Amino acid sequence: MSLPSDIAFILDPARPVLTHARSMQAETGVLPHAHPRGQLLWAKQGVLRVTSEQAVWVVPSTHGVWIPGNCNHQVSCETLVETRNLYIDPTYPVRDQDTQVVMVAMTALMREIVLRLNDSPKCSGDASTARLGLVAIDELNSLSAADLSLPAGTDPRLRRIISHMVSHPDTRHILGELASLAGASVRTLERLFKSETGLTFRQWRTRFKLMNALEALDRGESSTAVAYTVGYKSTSSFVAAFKAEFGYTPQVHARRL
Amino acid sequence: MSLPSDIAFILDPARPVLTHARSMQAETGVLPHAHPRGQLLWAKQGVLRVTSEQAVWVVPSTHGVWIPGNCNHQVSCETLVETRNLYIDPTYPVRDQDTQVVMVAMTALMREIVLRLNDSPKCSGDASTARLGLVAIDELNSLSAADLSLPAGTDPRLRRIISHMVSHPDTRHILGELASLAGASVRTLERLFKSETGLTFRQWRTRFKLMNALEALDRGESSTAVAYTVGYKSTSSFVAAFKAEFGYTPQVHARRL
DNA sequence: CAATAAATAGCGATAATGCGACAATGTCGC
DNA sequence: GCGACATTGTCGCATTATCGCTATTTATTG
Repeated sequence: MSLPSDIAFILDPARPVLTHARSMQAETGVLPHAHPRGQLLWAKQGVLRVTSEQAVWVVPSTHGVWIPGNCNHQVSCETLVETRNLYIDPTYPVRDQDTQVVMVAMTALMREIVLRLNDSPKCSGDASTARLGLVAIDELNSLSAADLSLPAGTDPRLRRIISHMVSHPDTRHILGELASLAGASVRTLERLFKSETGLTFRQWRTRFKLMNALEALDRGESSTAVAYTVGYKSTSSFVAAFKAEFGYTPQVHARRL
Repeated sequence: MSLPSDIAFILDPARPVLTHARSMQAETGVLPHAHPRGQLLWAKQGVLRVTSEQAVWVVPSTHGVWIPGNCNHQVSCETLVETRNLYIDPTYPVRDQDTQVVMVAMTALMREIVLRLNDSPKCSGDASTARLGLVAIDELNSLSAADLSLPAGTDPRLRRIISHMVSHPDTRHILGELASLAGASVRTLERLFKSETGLTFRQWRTRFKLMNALEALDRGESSTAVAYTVGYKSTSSFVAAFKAEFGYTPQVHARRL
């Protein structure tokens, strides 16, 4: 864990939208801190764990996290991660409805905008980059809070289990086996999942798998491949679970991209 | 073929950027016409054939076509096609360097912008759509012309063949021989070339040779030498192919440098 | 157009889970 | 030492997601 040494640049008042890209190793992170600028935190690669005062989320690359200005937050990496951030000047009206940290679903447009802004030379004060920044703010405002978030909890036993699952996404995890790993009984873990994340273990596991599935589908993998890489033993059960959650089948989703 | 019945809406002077989406059957098309607005013609799905007064292009979804205002053009569909167009008010400074129809390489950002603009309700005069329109114009201006593009495709079999051709540029490649290399039938490869690159195998091969030829000519080689180094067995057939593609002979091109 | 592969849907069997009830143990204040 | 309260584990039973399989539909290939 490290304190961010580069908070300073966030304060540049001349530019409404700033970017920051960084590559982070697994298990590393940034200690709790806050800054006046609002921040869109996103990893184009890897899985983040974001902790606010209210909640903790596990965040794959299909999603991002909006951190309003002056909101305390902490970030750590479940895996090797490539972050691409946006920092918005507080004088701009961004997501006024959100007073707290919130997980959002990234759109394809938002992804491309963030990538482009991060690729533009830092000091580029040119007009077209500025216009793109304005659109970034528009899009940021229209991002909807994630309908499929993955709350993480703080209990050490729970964290051990979740980090184990994140690092073995292709396995079929059984609560009984995880219990010995966590040093707690199955019943206690059931209670922990419910109280800390609001979800039962099964719900949590299903969401976890389906979020991984969304990522793989975005990359263009087949339903069969996805089913196995996210830990189902048969394609049909994956398709069934997917449809039960979203209302449409995996390939219908893929075609929408 | 049909005359576009909906040119009228293109004339709306109130909006700098208009959109038009349409689904077209294979073998259908639009008769030659022109309009004051500049147009970015793009198919998110399928292969277009665009004819201007200067040239004809085959356009897969990786590319688009910029049609300056009042330029005569004609469109037909090689396959089932989903077009997503942008029409830009002529008072905006868009690609002033282009006086003629030009094929451009789409960027991921441009794709998403066009899709978003097309999805926005037609009559949405809201500010954020307007800002996105401005960015569309910026991005449009920065798209690079690709008049002799060599789209590569993503299919692994296709890639194997292309990489083989690239590493043996001086050979006369026969599809039948390449087929065994790729592990697919000749018919499948024909389909792959068409669907992934928008070109038939022969078109692709010719372009490939001619691009190599341009490079060699730039180095000052003679027509005879170039003909052999890019895989033609006679100078005359090379000169003929070159003239068919560009409209002038190799040495005329060389003298222009 | 026929053959093949991939995606989806259906279904019975079953192991895994959810959860209420209750007992055991730990924590805290006094 | 004792009561109040929270945490944890054990047991039983109802519920269900997933498996393993087959069938059907859809897309791709020769």
